[in-house]
Amino acid sequence: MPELPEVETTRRGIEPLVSGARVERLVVRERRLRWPIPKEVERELAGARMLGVRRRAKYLLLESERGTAIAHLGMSGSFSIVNAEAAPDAHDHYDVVFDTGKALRFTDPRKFGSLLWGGHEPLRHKLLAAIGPEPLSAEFSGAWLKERSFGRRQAVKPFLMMPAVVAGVGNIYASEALHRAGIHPLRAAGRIALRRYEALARAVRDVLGEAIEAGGTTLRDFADARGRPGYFAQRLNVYNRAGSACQCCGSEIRRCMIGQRSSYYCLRCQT
DNA sequence: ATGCGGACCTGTTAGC
DNA sequence: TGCTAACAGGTCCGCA
Repeated sequence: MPELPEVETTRRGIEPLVSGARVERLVVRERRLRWPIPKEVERELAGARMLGVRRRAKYLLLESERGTAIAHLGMSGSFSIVNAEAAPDAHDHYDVVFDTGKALRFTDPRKFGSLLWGGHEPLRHKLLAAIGPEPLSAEFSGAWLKERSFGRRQAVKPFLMMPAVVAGVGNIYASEALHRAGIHPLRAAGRIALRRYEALARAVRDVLGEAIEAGGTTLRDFADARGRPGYFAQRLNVYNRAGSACQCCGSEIRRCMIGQRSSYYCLRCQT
């Protein structure tokens, strides 16, 4: 479900609730997410004051005075703000209950999400340590992509979706950025000129920035912390649009599978 | 080192 | 209408 813009939208939604609140307790109903939720998270968060919510790649960092909990939404996860006493549904796996009477509730039918303890240096956590630059930071550039792609035969689309290459680019925005940059998703990553990578870096930054402004993309069920959908779906140029006409040239948008992921592109615009 | 497929899990939809 | 298969926004891990 969520890529970087959806995670950022979630972060912005939950930050006002979380920031400055004191945790009463963490209620875990289903410990077995992608990894079992460590007992440490309950122990450390209970009674702690929350400092804020940050984001790194698609991870949400729930910072408390005692350390940071690292949350990931997986494919189908979402956070919502509820009254602490509201009855949970089948897939509501944990609540962070605050002394304000509100709770941060995590819902995730597929259980690919996770909640881990990152201590006082969460960015050193194994899952975060090797992640590449944030796409909206100055560190991320065409030169960086060119450097990382040297000698690679892998198709550029899965290359662009590797966390070590750039943080937070998932299946939707990889297709969208490649279309904007005019690059065919199957082109070998190591055979793309610097100029074209510069266009791609710009496209990634632009499309993610615009999607954040629109509150993310809701294809079926993404909702922010208040239950509102994102409005970027209507501005997607290729994703989920196989068979329709390309907005740029009018030719038919194609779909193919690359590494078991649906990929969308325009034969005419992307080479 | 690179790159691929499998794994995790449930829900929805397309097709017969 | 009902069953089945395919597919879904992620990404880590093990293996070749």
